[in-house]
Amino acid sequence: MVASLLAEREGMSGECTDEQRMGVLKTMMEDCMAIDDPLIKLHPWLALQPDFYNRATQQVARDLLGKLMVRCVDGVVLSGIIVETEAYLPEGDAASHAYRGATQRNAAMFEPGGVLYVYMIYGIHHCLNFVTEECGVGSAVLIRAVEPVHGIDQMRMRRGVQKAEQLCNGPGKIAIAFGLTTANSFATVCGPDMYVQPGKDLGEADIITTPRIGITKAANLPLRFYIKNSPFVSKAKPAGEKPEQ
DNA sequence: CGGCAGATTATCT
DNA sequence: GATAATCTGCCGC
Repeated sequence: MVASLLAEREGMSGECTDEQRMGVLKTMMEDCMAIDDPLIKLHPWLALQPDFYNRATQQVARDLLGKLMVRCVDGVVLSGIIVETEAYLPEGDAASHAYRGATQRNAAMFEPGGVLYVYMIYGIHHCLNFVTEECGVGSAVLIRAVEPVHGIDQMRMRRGVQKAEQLCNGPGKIAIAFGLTTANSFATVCGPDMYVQPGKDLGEADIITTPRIGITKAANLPLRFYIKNSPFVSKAKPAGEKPEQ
């Protein structure tokens, strides 16, 4: 029984050690417990609507923390609590793709709030953004890290790593785990197949603000937000910054 | 654990 | 031709 269950898990067919079996059983139990958590039941009728995204980008980035991001694809539900975001502002933000106006690449950023903007970076990775503010403005929130909740096994297969903390702790990893590419740009985040719903309630004390990561222009603006003490945030941090206290 | 090289392509100079 | 909102593996301590 256990052996056949294990055989269905990737990389666990054939002979494996008792320690490996216990590890897989442990992650399966953790998955079941996570889905039973009343805080993270699926409530698609509570999906955040465009008016949530049609606000100041920093505020949207901050308010997205603790929310549950849900994607339904190929009959599978993938979801996770958003634990780290970055704001890319419409004005005076040289790091934003929209800084020099609309191009073919960044066109989705000028859509109304509540639309997806997915772009390719370094030729190999994709990054997921939610467009913010009014149509034509050109701003978005980058989703940098997620705490996996539903479809964790599916994410393990897509990512090729086992530890839950490493499935979605970075923008490129999220795109792989959730199966998102540039083909998903212009889609809505307010529909049944892709939406964000209420999750954990957070206070100001739960949120850390720092400069953004991986950029060279406007690198000092405090526009990165993450949940304090979350083991699921991307490990990278701006040069010279200490971990949160 | 920290640092660094390499992968690989759309976009703009 | 240079650059980029990144990830992984390999190296040395």
